[in-house]
Amino acid sequence: MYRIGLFSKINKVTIKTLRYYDEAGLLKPAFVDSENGYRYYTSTQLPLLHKIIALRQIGFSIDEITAILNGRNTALIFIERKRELEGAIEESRQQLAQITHYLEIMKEDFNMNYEVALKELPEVIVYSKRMVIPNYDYYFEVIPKIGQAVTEANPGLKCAVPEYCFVIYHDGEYKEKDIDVEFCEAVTAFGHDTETIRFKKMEKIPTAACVYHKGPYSNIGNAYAQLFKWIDDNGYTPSDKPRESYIDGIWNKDNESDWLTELQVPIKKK
Amino acid sequence: MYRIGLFSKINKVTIKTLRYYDEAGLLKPAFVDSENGYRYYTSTQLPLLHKIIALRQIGFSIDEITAILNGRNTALIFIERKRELEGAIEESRQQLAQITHYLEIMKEDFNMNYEVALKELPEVIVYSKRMVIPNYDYYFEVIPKIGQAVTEANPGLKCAVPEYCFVIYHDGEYKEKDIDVEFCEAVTAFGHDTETIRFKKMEKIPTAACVYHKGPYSNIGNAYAQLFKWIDDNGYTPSDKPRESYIDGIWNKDNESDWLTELQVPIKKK
DNA sequence: CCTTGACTCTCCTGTTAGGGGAGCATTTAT
DNA sequence: ATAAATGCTCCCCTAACAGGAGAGTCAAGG
Repeated sequence: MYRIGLFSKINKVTIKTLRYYDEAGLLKPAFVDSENGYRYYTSTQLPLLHKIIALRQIGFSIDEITAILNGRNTALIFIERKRELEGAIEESRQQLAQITHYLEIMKEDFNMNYEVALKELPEVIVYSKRMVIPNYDYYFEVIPKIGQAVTEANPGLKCAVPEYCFVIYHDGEYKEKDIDVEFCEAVTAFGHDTETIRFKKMEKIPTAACVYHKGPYSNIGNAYAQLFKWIDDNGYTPSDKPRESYIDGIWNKDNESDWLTELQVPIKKK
Repeated sequence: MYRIGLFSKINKVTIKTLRYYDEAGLLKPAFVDSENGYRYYTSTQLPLLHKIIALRQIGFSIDEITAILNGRNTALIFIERKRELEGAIEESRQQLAQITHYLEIMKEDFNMNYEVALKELPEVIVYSKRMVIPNYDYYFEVIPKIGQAVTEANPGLKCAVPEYCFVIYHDGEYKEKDIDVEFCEAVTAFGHDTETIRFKKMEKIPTAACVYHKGPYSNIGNAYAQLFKWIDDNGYTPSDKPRESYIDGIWNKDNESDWLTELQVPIKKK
């Protein structure tokens, strides 16, 4: 019969842990003195404690260990823990890739301008107009007209909340003129198509790498560059055309430096 | 100005999280209505929230993110997180190796008899006697005599608490007769050597793979076999002679099946 | 026999990053 | 005007213990 302090020393477990295991019903003392409440353990409990420690080292939870000790679906629990571990390793590896990426970036440029976050882009109904525009400036002249035309053809049409207004670049490469873009605005329901404006459903995109770009559009290329570098550094590859979502711009902010745009690139693992 | 619900939808964060970040001082709303307590956020806070999300995806804690956002030793935090991740991956990999090992064992023999736990064996003072014995039975005849001899030469000598009494097998291989063993008993302080019994300090062993063996010594070979298989399966290799620590035996338990022995094999990574 | 120090007990609080829900106030839509 | 949606604060919950307070218990020394 060992008292708790000695028993804890034998297997290098803290007294707190033993009391916790008692309370959790995982390892009850062989005998408890009803006078003073002292816990007494026997040497025959050493292998049991040892087994618990071994299972804890593999990362099982107390509940799982309880089940295993009772011999209930041990194999299942092991297999699930295996999957869990494989997932955890994968996640850690991805985080490691990101850290490495940022450390590399920080070497050149100490302030980190662009932080990439992964998001899911939900399925959404949009009206869209695809066109080839001569240059970027032309772009914001034409957008209000689209909105006007579509509300004329569909009185009572409502934009989605939160607002989601974006363009898709259909050119595979960067161009400065004659750009093939598709303007999209998310709405709550289908409406009537016009000659050039079409309603359609955009499929959900499971994973997109996103950054925010603050300021005028002139140096948005840098944001794209960093985003694509991130995608490559982290073992992904673009799976669809990038989207550029407009949050703040000339329509609501006078100061160019307040403009806000989100770049969204659908990705999949390489 | 977005209210909390809308702001939460834009970046796929829960309202609870936003309120928590407010309380934690990580992301205070741009404006709080003092009448009703409503939180209002602006679009200029979107990049900040985005940044927080990105950092959370890398696994930083709230405190770390606060420090990073304030620009305090960002690089250090990143480097530390990197080390942390490398450690976590290593740990997961070891756990995975153990799981795989046990799943393999379980295929053959459903009940897992031996669970291996890693322990540190602390530095300890022992008196020891090395000898070649003809067979195992002889062994427990000779041990009491050793104890007798040493207490005669050292009255007042105290055994360590918890008791630690073990033998070291000096033969590199398994033998049934003429075994070269060293008997050791941990004590609290150095004493006087006798002709055949010597006091010495055993160095600390950083990592030992340990199993408990319950029952008579006749089938202890199986425990050794499984232990050495575990060591190999998990990418370790023995770094010193194995120890066999006696907890319960003929001296205190009549029933052979109550005997308890711990096998300790010092190991290092392969 | 008394004291002292080592042990042990229970009970409470704290840890992370929020989740769940109650009860109430406010805003928005019909 | 009323109902639904949204917002607020406050409280309790998580896993596996750690730390500490305050009180009782035990063995050894004087």
